Amino acid sequence: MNRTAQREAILEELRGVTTHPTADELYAALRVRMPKISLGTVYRNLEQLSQAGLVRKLDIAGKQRRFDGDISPHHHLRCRICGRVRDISQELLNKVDRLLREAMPDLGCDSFSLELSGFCSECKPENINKKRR
Amino acid sequence: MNRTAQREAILEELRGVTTHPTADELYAALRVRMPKISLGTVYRNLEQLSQAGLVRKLDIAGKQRRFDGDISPHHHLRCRICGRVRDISQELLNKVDRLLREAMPDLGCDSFSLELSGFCSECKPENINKKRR
DNA sequence: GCAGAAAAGAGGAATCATTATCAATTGCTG
DNA sequence: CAGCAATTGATAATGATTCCTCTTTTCTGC
Repeated sequence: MNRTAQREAILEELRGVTTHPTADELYAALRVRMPKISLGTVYRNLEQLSQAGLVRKLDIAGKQRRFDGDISPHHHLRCRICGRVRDISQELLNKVDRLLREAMPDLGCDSFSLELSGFCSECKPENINKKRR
Repeated sequence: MNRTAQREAILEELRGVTTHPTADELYAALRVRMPKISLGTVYRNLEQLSQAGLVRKLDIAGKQRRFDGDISPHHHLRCRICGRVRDISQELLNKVDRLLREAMPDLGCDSFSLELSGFCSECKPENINKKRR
């Protein structure tokens, strides 16, 4: 895998952010400093970087794929309303993980990951009037 | 909401199956007995039926949306490889649920649902050679 | 530093799932 | 049964992502 300015900018941008951005969010951010970069390049590199294990492609619900520059093992909470994705605490996950592994031994110990979907703080039940899609 | 043959066929088909089908899987199945039904009708009705609470629109990862004729509260395991979705046991979920509610009280008691993503029996690690997307 | 090969880029077309549009048909209410 | 709203089928539009093709850049050994 060659070194290119675009690839480095993408990786740097993704690592500098904790919002689990989509490809087009990254694209928008990158255009500021690199106006000629193309969206295809962003997609292509995110794919390659995730194949190489340098970034994580999140396999969660929502119509746009999201990416994470933090490749340490952790899990995510996705807001059902706005689609934002946040990390969830490792200590909680450890507990859930233990429980799941006990209960579903047939799945193999490291063969599943957990996804939660719920409301984030901005979309709590108070704002239920905004629920119309 | 008027009664139409198409709507009833869709509901009946979805209820008669435990596979959490996608709109086009339903469409294919429905064409057998109703060859003129259109895919748009299937989508439109699934949406209305889910708004009316008669079916469940599953909010899970994967590029195609899936639907469930079983609206009783339960959760799902999606195979990361083949995309098939299976119900997971209520007793396991009760445990996980309790744990999550304790650990994340700020989310509100009934404001989140759980999604697991892992390997189903057909896609277990033995078949790891098929892992290429 | 330079040639040649391999990798990667830009920009646009193609694809796939889903949603929207619209004229024609159907179901419901009186 | 008439009138009107809801629904349908067919097709076009949309949005995210992938593919293509052509040009540019990077790398490697000289």
